[in-house]
Amino acid sequence: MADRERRAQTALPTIPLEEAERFSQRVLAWFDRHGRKDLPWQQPRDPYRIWISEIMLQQTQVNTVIGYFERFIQSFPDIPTLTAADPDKVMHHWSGLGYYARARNLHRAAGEVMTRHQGVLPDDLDSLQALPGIGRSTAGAIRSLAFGQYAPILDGNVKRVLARHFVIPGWPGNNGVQKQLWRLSEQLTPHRQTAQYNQAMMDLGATCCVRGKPLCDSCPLVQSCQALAEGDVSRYPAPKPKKVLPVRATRMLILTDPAGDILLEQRPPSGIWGGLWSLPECPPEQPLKDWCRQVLGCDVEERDQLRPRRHSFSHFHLDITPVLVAVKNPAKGLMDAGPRVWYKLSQPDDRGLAAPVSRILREIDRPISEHQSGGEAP
DNA sequence: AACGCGGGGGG
DNA sequence: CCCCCAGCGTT
Repeated sequence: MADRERRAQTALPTIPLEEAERFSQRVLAWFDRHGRKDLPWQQPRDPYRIWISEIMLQQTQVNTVIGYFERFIQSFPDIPTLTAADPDKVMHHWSGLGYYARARNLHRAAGEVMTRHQGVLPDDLDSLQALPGIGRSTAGAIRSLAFGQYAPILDGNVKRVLARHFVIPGWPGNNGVQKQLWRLSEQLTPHRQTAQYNQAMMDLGATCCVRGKPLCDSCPLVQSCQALAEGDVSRYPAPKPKKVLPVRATRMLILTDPAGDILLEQRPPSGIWGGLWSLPECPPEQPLKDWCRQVLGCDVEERDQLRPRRHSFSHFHLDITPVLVAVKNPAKGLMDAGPRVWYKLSQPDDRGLAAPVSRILREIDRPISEHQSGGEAP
């Protein structure tokens, strides 16, 4: 074998046709007996519903998504309705799901489908991928699941199944590893029954070839799984190389006016909790009164502090100390400096709130005596 | 407390 | 290109 060929083959191994056939047959047979066929977005199967579900499923597991999906479809039953909807209302439906850029992208994409595709979701990979929020794998999922056409996918479940079955070393986030996995997915995905196969691979990864303790006894690929043969399924896929997360601290101000309403401000569209409504934040090292005078232009009186809590992101920990503050003179300029509202706890509206803010507001919407005073510092 | 998830965007 | 970013549920 020539060196060039050897290198190429090492980088991107080719699966013999019969082996690919055997693989997909086993997966499809398993799907007939164990695959999920009555999820809410599979019931009346239309492209819009598949699209919404795939965006929701991007970083979120099936069980969490179901409730959000049903409420979302109820409020926005089709693409024109979603396009016309108030962005704040869309965010409200996403509140709690996380990764809020998905909701903004979805709303934008709906508009693009209206203007560029006459309101009809396209079925080719390039057009799908051109829509915000749809990458290669989601485009493949929509094309196969919604339109029944050939397209490989590579979500976290498929990555895990393939990395184990073909003992692919390295972290799947690494570009070279990802290329190998895509190549495998392309070759193994059958041109007939692609939807069933893709659904089966995701179900297999979610229910059988799970991260923690895989149920190899009930896996349709026991006989051919190379990681199992080598006796170390848990080594694949290799974990992400880890780094130490920095810790940041902030104070969230619960500013109440004489009527007892609470001041909320909308976060900038990008960054943490982008577009969601949150509490004003005063850096811990700043004197609170000075900060409120300078930034909010109002005089305040500090009343009480709530138990500090840690909110963790993938790249840092945020230690939040909520502070109850009374506004003495609700100044005129206060509401003009940015998108702000006085929020009535007694009459919550359709507004996307940052998750820790929801929890804090829920906590103060009860008598002080119920507050947990013990609690360790984070 | 650590981990993993798909896509976008910036260096 | 590669690396960083985002928020939740699960382990």
